[in-house]
Amino acid sequence: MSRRSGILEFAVLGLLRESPMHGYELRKRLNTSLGVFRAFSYGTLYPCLKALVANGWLTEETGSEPETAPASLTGRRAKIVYRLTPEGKSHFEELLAHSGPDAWEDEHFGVRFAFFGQTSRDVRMRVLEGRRSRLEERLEKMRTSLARSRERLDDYTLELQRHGMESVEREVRWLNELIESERAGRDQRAVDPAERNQKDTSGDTGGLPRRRGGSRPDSSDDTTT
Amino acid sequence: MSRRSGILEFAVLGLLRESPMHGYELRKRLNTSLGVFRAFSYGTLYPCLKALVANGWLTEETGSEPETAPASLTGRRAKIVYRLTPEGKSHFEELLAHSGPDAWEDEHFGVRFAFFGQTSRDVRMRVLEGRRSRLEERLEKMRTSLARSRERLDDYTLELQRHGMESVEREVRWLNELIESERAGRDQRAVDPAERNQKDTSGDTGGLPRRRGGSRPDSSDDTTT
DNA sequence: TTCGTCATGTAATGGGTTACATGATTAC
DNA sequence: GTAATCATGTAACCCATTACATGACGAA
Repeated sequence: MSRRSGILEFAVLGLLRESPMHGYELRKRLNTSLGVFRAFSYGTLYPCLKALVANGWLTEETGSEPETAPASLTGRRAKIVYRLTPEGKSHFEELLAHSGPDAWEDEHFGVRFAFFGQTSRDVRMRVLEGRRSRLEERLEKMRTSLARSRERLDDYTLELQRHGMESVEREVRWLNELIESERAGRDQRAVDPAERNQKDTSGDTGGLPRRRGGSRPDSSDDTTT
Repeated sequence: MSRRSGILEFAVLGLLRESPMHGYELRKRLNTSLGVFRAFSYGTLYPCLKALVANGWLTEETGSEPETAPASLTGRRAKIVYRLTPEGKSHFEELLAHSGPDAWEDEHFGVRFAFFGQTSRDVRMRVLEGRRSRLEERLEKMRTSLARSRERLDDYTLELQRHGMESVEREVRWLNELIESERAGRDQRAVDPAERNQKDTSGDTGGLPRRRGGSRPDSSDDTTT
């Protein structure tokens, strides 16, 4: 059961592959590490976790001593730590390899990209190129529709259109760079992130431009939610 | 009745203010002129139109001769042309002036911007500045969360983050330009778009950079590498 | 002791899509 | 004459949010 919407499921499995976590933390990770794009609420996340457990892809581990507490007195609402099962792991790997045409859509693409470190180069290439051609289609549509109605539109609408197109063009250029450096880099197979910390960080992860430094990270303050 | 989701309602009223239209055409306009962002389906649009009629903001006009056709024989499924009523018009103007804090959110902002030609400069300023500060907040959050987890993340996630931030920074710069030129331009009151075609097109619409030139990537700035 | 954050959950609701059903008009 | 596109609509479903309910833990 549960055609539980791919994207969240995918992201959860991917994050849990790195290390076990409880729901609350998971959600924060979704909204930061990946979450430039999407902010999921508890009302979405918790039911999804239950479903994944029901599918055998996760196990729940309550942090409290095993059944010592009567659960009725001072019930000690335990942290529930979710851990990926082997089935879950292989299911995630299937999803990773799949790369169907949904994978080039806006939100999907972002999440896919976030887990690129765990994919093989040919999958990365397929996703990047798929995304690029999707954007090029979109660009084409924008261009023609703009050409058809240029006279009819006021300056603001025109400026909006122009800015929109420019953004898409930028993303295409970005993809070009990425594709280029994937092509140049040596093939790098999927890496199990659970073992990543032990290994050296110096290794090439596949051929990223390694530009680093776009905007200053100032290490000072913390966020108020 | 009908807390019919603001954004579509707003866009429909705005488009119909320019000229009466039937649903099908309306939808196309939504997905081109405004629709760089959102693609609404008929399943959304038609019920919405009905609701707007029920509210007295639109009238339906079936194109066929007034009741001459029996409607049973060759029923001639007529085009239904929707026209803004005076009540609808004033309701739209209320919405335009309102500019609550929803107006700076991603999709909302785009639609608001598309109708800037029909607003006064101070409303435009409020929306632009609201949008900008919303983006700056977001940027701040991204920066700190990135700073907190930079070491933990692999190169792809990092690159994704970087690209995301760069996009937001770009939009902020765009807004800065717009705000600047609004400030410089003379005040321009709302223009009834129904009368726009008769008037001269040469007039300043409020102070846009008037850059025009489709999708030229401007040669000046590039990444702040 | 109260406030903020951590932590888990559910029921009601909302906003939208998909798939379907129907038929007219135009272009080839 | 048939395919594509124009044109209008509905019902079933889906995904996710909101608001609510509960409660522990740490710091002021």
